[in-house]
Amino acid sequence: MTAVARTPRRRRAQRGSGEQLRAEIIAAARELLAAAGNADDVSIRAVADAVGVTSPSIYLHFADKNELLGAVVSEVFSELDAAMLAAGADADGPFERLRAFGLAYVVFAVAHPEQYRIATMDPCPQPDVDEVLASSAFENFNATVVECMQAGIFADGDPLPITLDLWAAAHGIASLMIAKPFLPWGDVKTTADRALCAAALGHAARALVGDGDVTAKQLTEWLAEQHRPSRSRKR
Amino acid sequence: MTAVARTPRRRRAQRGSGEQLRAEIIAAARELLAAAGNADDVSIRAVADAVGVTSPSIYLHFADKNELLGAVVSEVFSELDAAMLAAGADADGPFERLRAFGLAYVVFAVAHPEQYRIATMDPCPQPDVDEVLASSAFENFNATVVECMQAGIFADGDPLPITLDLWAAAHGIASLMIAKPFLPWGDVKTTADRALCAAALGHAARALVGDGDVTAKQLTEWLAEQHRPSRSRKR
DNA sequence: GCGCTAACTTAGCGTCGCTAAGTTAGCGCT
DNA sequence: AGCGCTAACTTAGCGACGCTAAGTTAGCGC
Repeated sequence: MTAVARTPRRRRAQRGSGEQLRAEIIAAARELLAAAGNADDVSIRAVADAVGVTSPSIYLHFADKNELLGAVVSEVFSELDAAMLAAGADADGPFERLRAFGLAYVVFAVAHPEQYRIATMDPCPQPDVDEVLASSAFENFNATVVECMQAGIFADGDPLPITLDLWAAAHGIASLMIAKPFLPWGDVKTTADRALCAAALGHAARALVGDGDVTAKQLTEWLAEQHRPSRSRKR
Repeated sequence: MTAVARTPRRRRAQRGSGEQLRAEIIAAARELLAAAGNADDVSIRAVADAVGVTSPSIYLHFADKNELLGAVVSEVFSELDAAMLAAGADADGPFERLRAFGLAYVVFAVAHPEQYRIATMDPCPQPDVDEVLASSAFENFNATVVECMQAGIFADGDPLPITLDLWAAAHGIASLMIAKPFLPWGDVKTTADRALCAAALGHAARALVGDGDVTAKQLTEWLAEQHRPSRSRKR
């Protein structure tokens, strides 16, 4: 069926350069995964065939299929950091940069749906996938959250909860868009921006409601307060 | 290894009651999935053994493994609606109910991690899973968003984007908590509530910033405005 | 030219999802 | 009473999978 043109049989690598095969395997697996759009449909045998080698040779470089997929996915996601930084480069202030980062994150995820699924939704992803996610998404978000705190946009305190929350907001939108594409999402960027803005604005507004822990009642009362006509709403 | 005590061999069902086996299969699969915590580790053969029947008998009631898993998951998630309604029953107003719904959603998801993974993160879940999600999570959220609009908490308009966003916020937290449990989430309820509040408050605050489409600049300016000391911050 | 070992291959085990082709047993009908 | 019909299964097995043990080949160093 999937009559992938079997590569004619690879020449044995030179004596010192066994690592070369590793790179070829990852490249082939990456292509097959992108084509199949489903990790289960990428078999070790098919990857081996594509490289022009027999399947046990894969195991000279990867402990198991998960490790191979992990390597593929973390290679793909190594580009996420650059994409986020580029998107946030000319942002006007930390709040805007937060939005730009989030937007870039969602756009990247939607552009690599199956890879994103593996990276964030699989039961047993490889540690290096988590590392690459942490060093791109998490660190970029976190640094900017800190800046927002310094700028007084967020209340001072531990940036971690806000960072995790913003990441979760971006992830939630990206993840649902990928898994449930039939829902009426509308334009990806518009929807993502709305959600991310709401999350960020929510944290910012929280700082206005009260210091420290804010109870549910306080939030509701603050909202009611804001809606009294005595207050000037727009400048 | 997984020497599951093979059920001694089920008695053939009575002539008219072939549907009985279907229920037994779902029940067995549900147990095995809960025990394994991983859909791949639940084999059709194991389910058949647990029921006391041979594996082809499964296919008399389910087209394939996906359909069986779909039936299991939608059975589990049929309880989500009740859980959400119960949590929101004695909420003080629509905004509080929104929080209660979201919290119940996240708690339910975290309590059934693998089932939630299948329902929301698998590449090809069954349509009935989506139906049960839509009729519990989506409809409950949406109805309450409409109430919030009527109460003036959210700006009037199409509730759909806000509903989707709140669902995404809840999903993002639940999903990341399940997939990356090693992150410093802290208490599930506290974290979920913070994220959900931020999302809801964000949408509510957006109504304060301006009508209709709000630009990034307006948001930033509004935030700056709010921080001017001339304004009384707390009541 | 010969040993050593890196870089592979051959052969195959056990398991999986799934199917084609049976077999068994109870109800309805004469 | 017995017989056909078909619902409710089973037996046997195909092709593909992940993965492994035990080979084989080829180039570098001496």
